[in-house]
Amino acid sequence: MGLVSNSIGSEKKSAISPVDELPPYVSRRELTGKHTARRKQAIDTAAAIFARLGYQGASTRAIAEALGIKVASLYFHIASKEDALAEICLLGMQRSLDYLEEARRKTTLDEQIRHFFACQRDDLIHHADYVIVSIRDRDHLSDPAKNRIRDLTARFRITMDEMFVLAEARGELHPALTPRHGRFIMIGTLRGISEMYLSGVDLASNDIMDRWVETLIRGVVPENKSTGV
Amino acid sequence: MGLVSNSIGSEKKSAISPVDELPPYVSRRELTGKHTARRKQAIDTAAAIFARLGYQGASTRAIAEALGIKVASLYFHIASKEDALAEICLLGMQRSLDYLEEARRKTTLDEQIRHFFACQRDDLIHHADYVIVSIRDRDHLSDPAKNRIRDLTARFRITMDEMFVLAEARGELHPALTPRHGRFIMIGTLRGISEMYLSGVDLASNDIMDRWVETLIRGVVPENKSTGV
DNA sequence: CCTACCGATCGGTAGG
DNA sequence: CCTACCGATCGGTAGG
Repeated sequence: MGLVSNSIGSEKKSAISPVDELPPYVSRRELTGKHTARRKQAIDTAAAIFARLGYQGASTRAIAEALGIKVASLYFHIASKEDALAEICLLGMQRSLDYLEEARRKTTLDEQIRHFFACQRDDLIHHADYVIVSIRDRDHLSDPAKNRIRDLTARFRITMDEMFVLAEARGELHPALTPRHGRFIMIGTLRGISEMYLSGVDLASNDIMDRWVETLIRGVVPENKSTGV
Repeated sequence: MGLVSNSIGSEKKSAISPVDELPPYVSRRELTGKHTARRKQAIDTAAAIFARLGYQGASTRAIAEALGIKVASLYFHIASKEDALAEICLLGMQRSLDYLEEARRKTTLDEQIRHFFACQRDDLIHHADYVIVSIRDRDHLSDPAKNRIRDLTARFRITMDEMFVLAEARGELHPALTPRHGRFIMIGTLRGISEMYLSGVDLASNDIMDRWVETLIRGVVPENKSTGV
């Protein structure tokens, strides 16, 4: 589970991109919020450090060092440590919402569940740092950022409820469950899977996640309504 | 979800227990490890603060303040912040292991699963702080403490594998699953449920957890082998 | 992008 | 159980 995937930090002296190397100490901040490539690199690095040490355990010094710069320079790219966290969480949650809206276009509940978790597995593998941080450190967000996150989770909740309501109408939801139960169990399973990945279980090289998802489908979809796999 | 349940901190001046009030500044430490009632109170309070702010976000000052004493005095009862964490995690994990060993004495897999999660739900409700901290802050333990935890999780794993192996022999494990799959899915579901509780879902006053567990059983136990509920 | 610095807070200890 | 204190580190800024 290689953190800080591509070794940043050594390219300080190499002239990979001669542009924006040593920008002649320009006015000052203001443009902090802009999405330059270097800023993206800073956020990526912050995500990697947060994922490994936790938001509170990660120092801005450690992030700067991983980037090969000093703290003061880091603050040219991010407005604050908390600001970096907010961006990481928003990106992580946005992706989950995208996957869900994609999955909803499938025609049966079991296919929808399979598709959603397949996307999430790939996401865990390719953007593990973002997923981990947005789950584990969400509650360290500032209040304004928390509100923006709340918007996303509300949309996520609504989309998933709609999916389960339609499935129920098609007779594809087990009679013991309401759509709300379905949503709780599905989000909870996603959390369980993410936590398992976080604790070091490699989901890429075994079939645990597939079997888990099929087990979930057996519990959620009445037998005669499941299309099998 | 009342943290720091019974208001400590005000009894500093009241002479509830005249013993050990202002112990004539005895030799010094050494007995730090002893299990006095006041020590238990200190660990309980630490668990509450850790649960609310996270291990790294919780200061020893905050713990001391909640106890109504100064930091220096706190260190009379605990050897270090990390030491308090270790004790909290060990107590939390030990209980899970006890529940599992109790559940294993049931005769069918679905009853075993039901019993285990019923115990865990009560545990979440009555010892939420310990459960939360031992899940969320486990990785901040010192190496020696980590090893002691590893012993417990190893025994937990073995016990659960044994339970699933016997269930498989009785034909009570779904043919798509190995005992190892069963263990992963069950521990993962426990984590998902705990995370859900942690994020504010009140498991005591609704049926979400029951329905979730029944959904798990439908996915894990072949239909003709389930005793229903 | 840097040097140099800020006040605040951290975990922990001396010594009584 | 306290007062008084320690060195280290924190997030962040001034100013170029």
